[in-house]
Amino acid sequence: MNEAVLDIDLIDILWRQDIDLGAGREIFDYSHRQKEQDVDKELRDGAEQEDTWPGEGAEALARNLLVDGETGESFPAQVPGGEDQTALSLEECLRLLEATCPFGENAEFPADISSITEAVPSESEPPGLQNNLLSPLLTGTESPFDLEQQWQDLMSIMEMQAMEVNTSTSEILYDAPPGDPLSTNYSLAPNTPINQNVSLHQASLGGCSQDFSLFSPEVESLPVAGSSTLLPLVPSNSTSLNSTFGSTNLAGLFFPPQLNGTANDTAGPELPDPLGGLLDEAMLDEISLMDLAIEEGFNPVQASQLEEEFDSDSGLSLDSSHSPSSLSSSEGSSSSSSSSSSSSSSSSSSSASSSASSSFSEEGAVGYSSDSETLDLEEAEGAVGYQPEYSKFCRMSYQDPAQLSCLPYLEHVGHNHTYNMAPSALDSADLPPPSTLKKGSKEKQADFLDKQMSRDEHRARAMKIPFTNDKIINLPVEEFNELLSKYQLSEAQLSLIRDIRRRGKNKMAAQNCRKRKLDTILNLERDVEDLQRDKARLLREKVEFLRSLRQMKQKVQSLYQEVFGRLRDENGRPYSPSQYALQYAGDGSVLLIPRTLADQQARRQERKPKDRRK
DNA sequence: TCGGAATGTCATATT
DNA sequence: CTAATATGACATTCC
Repeated sequence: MNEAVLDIDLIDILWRQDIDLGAGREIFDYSHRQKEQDVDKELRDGAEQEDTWPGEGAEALARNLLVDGETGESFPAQVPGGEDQTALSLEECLRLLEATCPFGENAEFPADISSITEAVPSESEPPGLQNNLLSPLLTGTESPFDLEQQWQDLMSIMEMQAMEVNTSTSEILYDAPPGDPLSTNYSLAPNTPINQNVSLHQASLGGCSQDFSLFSPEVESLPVAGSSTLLPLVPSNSTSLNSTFGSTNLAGLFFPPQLNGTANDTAGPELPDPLGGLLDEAMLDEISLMDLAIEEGFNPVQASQLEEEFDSDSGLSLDSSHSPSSLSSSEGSSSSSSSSSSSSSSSSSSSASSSASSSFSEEGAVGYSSDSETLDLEEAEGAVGYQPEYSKFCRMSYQDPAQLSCLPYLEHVGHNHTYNMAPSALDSADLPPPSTLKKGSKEKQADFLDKQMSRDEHRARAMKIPFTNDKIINLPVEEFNELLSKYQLSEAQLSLIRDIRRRGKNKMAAQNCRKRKLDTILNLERDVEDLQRDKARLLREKVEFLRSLRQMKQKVQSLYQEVFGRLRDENGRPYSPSQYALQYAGDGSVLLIPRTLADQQARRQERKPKDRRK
């Protein structure tokens, strides 16, 4: 067994260096141009995609598909070994990598790469054909169809987003390159979300054609050739990557670069790419989300804008929704359950509870003249007629004592509909000065008040009930009974009084109930807004993560190729990618292992996730 | 006069 | 069980 320890901290390099993707692209990318185009056409025809992507993205997709379909093809001739006649030491490789592949960009994404080559290329292929350096590492679960579907979905999502709108936030969300060809095809502004998404798509194409390989199955199929040599590379402290990629197989990260070159190479069975799968799910999720958004007429971008607008109080809205303030007065006993919000009308009444109301009613009674029994009918009418409005107003405002001052002018309130007016509204209403009103003709006022009397008040007057409806309604049971005992009332009168009390209480209850209902609706609306904001944010984040993940994959791929291409055996010859693969061990070391081994491990790892899902 | 919104009432459930 | 409340459904009132 050839066990060579490579003193390379792959992860470390990954993190510290940023690979020049452009170069990588150049290296791997030129191969399938021709075929890609053909495939692209086929793809679009078959899939009936929206408007097709004229750009490279389509090509890339096509490439992937093409590869799948055509198995067993010879690999591109671009094997690193062939070009590099001189064997480089590992140290040299490292230096080179460091110099050329800074990985700083994605620092925000902790990477977790447990294994580079756990995913194994398919066994079926003849070793000879597989010159692709990356191929061994490539493992893709996705079938061509899946890929296509994914991209279609993704594109549709982007399209939807673009349609939905606009603007500034979109830029933030997805920074699309200005001259994005795709965007032009869509006739969209460069910065529209769609562009952004497109850019994502395109990034894989333009910036790095390999990118596409992330989702491409072609990656996998590599024959295992042979030897069981195990060449351990030097372990390094590359824990950082692990976090990001978790236990994913690095192999999955690498796609068949243009290196494969000659077109359509691969044919073997396709192994799943862990990351690819991840992306798949993510994209599917996104799609579903977008579907929801569409159904709801929800515009993520708008939502994000809302978010900005409401950010300051978003928390409040949710939390405050549980504040009992608005409904407290009548719900004194049950306020805890109230979900009323701090809506406009609520505050004034918050502090006034039933106790306040009772005291208030007492006041009203005083004004009305407590010894009502002595009043003549006319006086009683006036008093009674007036009181009701007074009490109504009190109820309306939840008996907030602060509103007492307004009572005299209630006549101007028109009709009972003023119930629900917020106290502030009443205050602000241009009511003529009290004095002038009061000094107006009493008769007119009496008529007016008479008209404003409720049915129960009329009934009470007709029955000559000796006290105000307000008292009847608002007095506590004890006082109420006490009051009744003071008078000699007929059965009819008693019955009426009880009805008045019942109806009066129910009237207030109905008002409160309606107010509660309104508050509930408002709160729900607020909740919906909050959720929409959250949803938009999550979508943005998801897009960001996907983009970053893609970049990471690109970088890892480039690194892998760099490292592998510079490895030399005892004789100073490069290792064959068809026979060896790099594997990142759990302890941070990077091993050069035979493909057969890598395949086995890849299969093993593949099963695990599946089992878990079940 | 019609329709809708705001209220009031009733019956009934819940507290 | 009674009283108070809450709430759905229907009625009334007003614009």
